[in-house]
Amino acid sequence: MSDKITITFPDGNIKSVKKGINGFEIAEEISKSLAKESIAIKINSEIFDLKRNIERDAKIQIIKKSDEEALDIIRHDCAHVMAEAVQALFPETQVTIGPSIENGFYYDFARKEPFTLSDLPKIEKKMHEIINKGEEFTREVWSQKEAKKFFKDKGEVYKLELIEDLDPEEEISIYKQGEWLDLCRGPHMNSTKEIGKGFKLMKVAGAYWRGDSSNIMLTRIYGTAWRNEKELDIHLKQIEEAEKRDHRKLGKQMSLFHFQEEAPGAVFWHPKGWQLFQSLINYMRLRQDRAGYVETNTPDLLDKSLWEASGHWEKFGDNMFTTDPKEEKVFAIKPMNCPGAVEVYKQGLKSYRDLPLRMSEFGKVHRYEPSGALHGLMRVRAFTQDDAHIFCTEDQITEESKTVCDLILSIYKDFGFNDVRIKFSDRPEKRVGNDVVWDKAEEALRLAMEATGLEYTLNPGEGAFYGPKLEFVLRDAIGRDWQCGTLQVDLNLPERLGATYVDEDGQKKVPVMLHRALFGSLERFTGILIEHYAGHLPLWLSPSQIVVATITSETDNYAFEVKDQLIKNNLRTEIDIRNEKIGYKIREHSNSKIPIILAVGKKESEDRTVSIRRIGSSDTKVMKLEELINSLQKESLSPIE
RNA sequence: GCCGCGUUAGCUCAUUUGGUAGAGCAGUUGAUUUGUAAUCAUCAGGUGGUCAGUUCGAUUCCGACACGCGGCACCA
Repeated sequence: MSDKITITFPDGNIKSVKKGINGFEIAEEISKSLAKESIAIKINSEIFDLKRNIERDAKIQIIKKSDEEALDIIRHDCAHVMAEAVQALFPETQVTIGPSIENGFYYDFARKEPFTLSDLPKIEKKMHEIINKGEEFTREVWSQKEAKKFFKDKGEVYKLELIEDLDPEEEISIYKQGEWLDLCRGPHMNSTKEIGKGFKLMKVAGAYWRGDSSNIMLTRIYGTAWRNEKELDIHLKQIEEAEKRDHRKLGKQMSLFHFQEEAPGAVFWHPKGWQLFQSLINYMRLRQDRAGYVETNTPDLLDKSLWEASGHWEKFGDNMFTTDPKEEKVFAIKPMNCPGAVEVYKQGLKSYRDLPLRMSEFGKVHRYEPSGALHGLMRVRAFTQDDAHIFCTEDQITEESKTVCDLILSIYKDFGFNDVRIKFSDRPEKRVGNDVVWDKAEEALRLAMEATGLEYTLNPGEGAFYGPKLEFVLRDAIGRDWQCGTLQVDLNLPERLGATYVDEDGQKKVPVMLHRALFGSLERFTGILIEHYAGHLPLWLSPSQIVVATITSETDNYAFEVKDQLIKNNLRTEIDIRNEKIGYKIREHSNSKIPIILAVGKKESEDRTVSIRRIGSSDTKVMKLEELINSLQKESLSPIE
């Protein structure tokens, strides 16, 4: 047997090297500087420590600190160092798991007293000490027996539980740094020193052991980690910038809406916020009209028995608002529009010729969301869905689904969302209907997705209780994902609620129902839009489009004339004739994100012009009033008009 | 719902060992008629989230509740 192996570099170069060579040796043979820069090695598309021996022919790639893959390793290293620091400072703490995540890492600890924010500086300081010591990361392979004994003796019951859940054949990989060690798959860098100073502990939070709310709650510490301090600073600045566009903050500044404790999770829309809300509805109504929908409206209160029939009561009864039984009847405030839609459908006999029947509803629904889930406009207890239910035959599912997907993406594009993530959620554990029906529904939706050619990720077990669904996910300013649009294939509720149609052969059959929402929650979509545009809404959505600001009171009359002309031309216009300097007015209206400020002074009033200043720019342009109105006609309409 | 933190004037925020709170902006009134991101002065503004407790005395300490914030869990 030869003691040589062949390694292939990313550029296709091939080299014969001694068997058992490691990444560090390979890098050193290439250059000293590469050896210094390298932190891990990719062997046949899996990443390992530099010290890992290569025993057979392989494609390899040296991972440098500057490579994208490096961040994950740095972050994971950081998690280990944090855990060491925590146990050094608080020896009674048990460790559990600590992965790298987007932008950083966390580690979950078990301790009687949860950590608080004030513990973080101490932990951070200790981390710096550990990093400066330059403890070497070394990997060891233990038997399960050995590992179990070790963690048991140490009183690490959570680690023990993790090992016990492993395949009994699997060997245990242990990473040591100095005296401290952790159960871990790796990979890690050579030494803690390589982490450097580009990290920061960010927040503490509670987190359930193994993500299960029936388990004990651990303390999670989140950190962010980067290649160096400069990158860290950039990230922290980005967070700061993102916080400025938080819709809760802008909503207040722009006086769009508010919340108060008498109505937790329910929006008080102010005039300007409501204007924006209505603009969205008007736009959506037009889009749906053109897509062949008919609009309906159904009651907010429906007898509990209807919710029992639909299956909602069993699954979500605890999360529904109900009325006091004044008579024998108990009513529930609708948490969804679908039963109402089915009742409308059921009026009169439906023929296969009526299908597909696309019935939309801007329905306001109420759900008793857990208090901890509430979040500005994004997660509320009362919200408006741009809902629709498409009643169709099984043969029509694919075509209708594809059309809905196209409609959603086309609509998102109108708002500048080009990067939309789609999740495909299949049958959940708790569901109605038999598996034959579920197979059919999932297959139909899969076919529809294939027809669209869109990319999606699988979200196993996360479907609705009555059918599989697609979720269209948008991301907010601070990196949180929110489901907006959805499409659900439902082969269960129509039957449960007794919907039928007469088919070609004269037989009564049960239609398929597609539930779909495009914005999803109007409230949530409004929040996302505010953040997406950082408050600088496009003209057609802006509640106040124009402010006419006078320079002196001499031109008040002309200013009123200008305003009246603009309003006549359907431009939402306000006037500011206060006794203030023009600079003051500009500042104030800029801060409240008015898209267009028209300054009018003596010159303008004499020439019948306006001086135009648009938000986001300090340029001004003088124009005839008529010219301005013409130039704004298109921009002030929604993209579909 | 769970863990941690927070709640002081309309808004943004001060007030270190417990001795009934202060600023800027906004508001009022007055002066100023102003050319593209803050004119000056004046007055007013608060049962310090709510309720209990300790204390001679609580914004400050303890507790409960409400709401919010960051996560977790949940999300038809």
